[in-house]
Amino acid sequence: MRISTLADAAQVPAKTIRYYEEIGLLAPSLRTANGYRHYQAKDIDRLVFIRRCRELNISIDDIKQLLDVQQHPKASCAAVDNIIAKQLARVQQTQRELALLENSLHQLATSCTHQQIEDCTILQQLRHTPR
Amino acid sequence: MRISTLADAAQVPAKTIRYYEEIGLLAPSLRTANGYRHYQAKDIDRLVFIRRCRELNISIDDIKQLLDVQQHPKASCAAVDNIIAKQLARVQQTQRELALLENSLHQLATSCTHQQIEDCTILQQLRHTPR
DNA sequence: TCTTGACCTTCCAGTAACTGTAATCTTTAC
DNA sequence: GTAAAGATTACAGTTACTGGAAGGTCAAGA
Repeated sequence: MRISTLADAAQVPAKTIRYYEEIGLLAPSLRTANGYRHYQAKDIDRLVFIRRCRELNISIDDIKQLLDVQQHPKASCAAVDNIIAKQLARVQQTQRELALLENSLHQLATSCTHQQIEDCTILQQLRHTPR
Repeated sequence: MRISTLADAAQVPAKTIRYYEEIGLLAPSLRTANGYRHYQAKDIDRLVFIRRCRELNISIDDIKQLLDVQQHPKASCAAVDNIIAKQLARVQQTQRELALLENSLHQLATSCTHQQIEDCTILQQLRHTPR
């Protein structure tokens, strides 16, 4: 199949597929005589795997590792566990930070009594709130 | 004062100060005869304001607006309210997305029974979980 | 046969907000 | 005198793409 067919099948833009090839996340594809990329069914699987990982915000580098370890079926899956655990920890850390952010923003937003700029409590707090 | 003094006072790296000047968030500073940047006390205030905004994840473009509107003390502060409200909405949206992410990752993480790669339930789910 | 349109190709640039590094001055302290 | 600290600019790198330009290929229709 050609790149647009793969793109539809895996739900990944053709542009992104070329990019994945360029950075080595996908092996260089076969080419037909005219230079067009040519793919097989298994390429869909690999790309769907990648898309699912990206939907979980897993970095390209970590995805490379997840793909690599699958070359060794008898190895321990500790590396996989680690990557997922690391990702989960990152997400949770971000959640904590966002909760603090939300608090601050909410406080700012509700402080406003809709005056003119010189009386704006939002701006005052942005200027003077201690760290 | 020189750039490193300003950097210490405002708690913003000197490198970042130069960057802010380059992108027009800060006006080009005065220069002494040797070409060194030269700052005054009010530059600290402005930079602290910027830092506080960045700590709230407010974009550079929005910060530019927040600085601009302060040139018109008698104007309505609706624009300020809007920027903060928009930012709050963004943070809340991200929080919702992260909550979904966390769910999925947690499910993956706890599914793992620490087998070898070929039996790894994490990899299986990444391959076969429906959208 | 010609052309039109849909694909495909590569390459370069842009996104957000910095940060790192190199090469080169100036100033300051000993 | 010299060495360290601190300043300057310019360019590259970060993350994961995305947009766009210039041009080649191919099948269908007039």
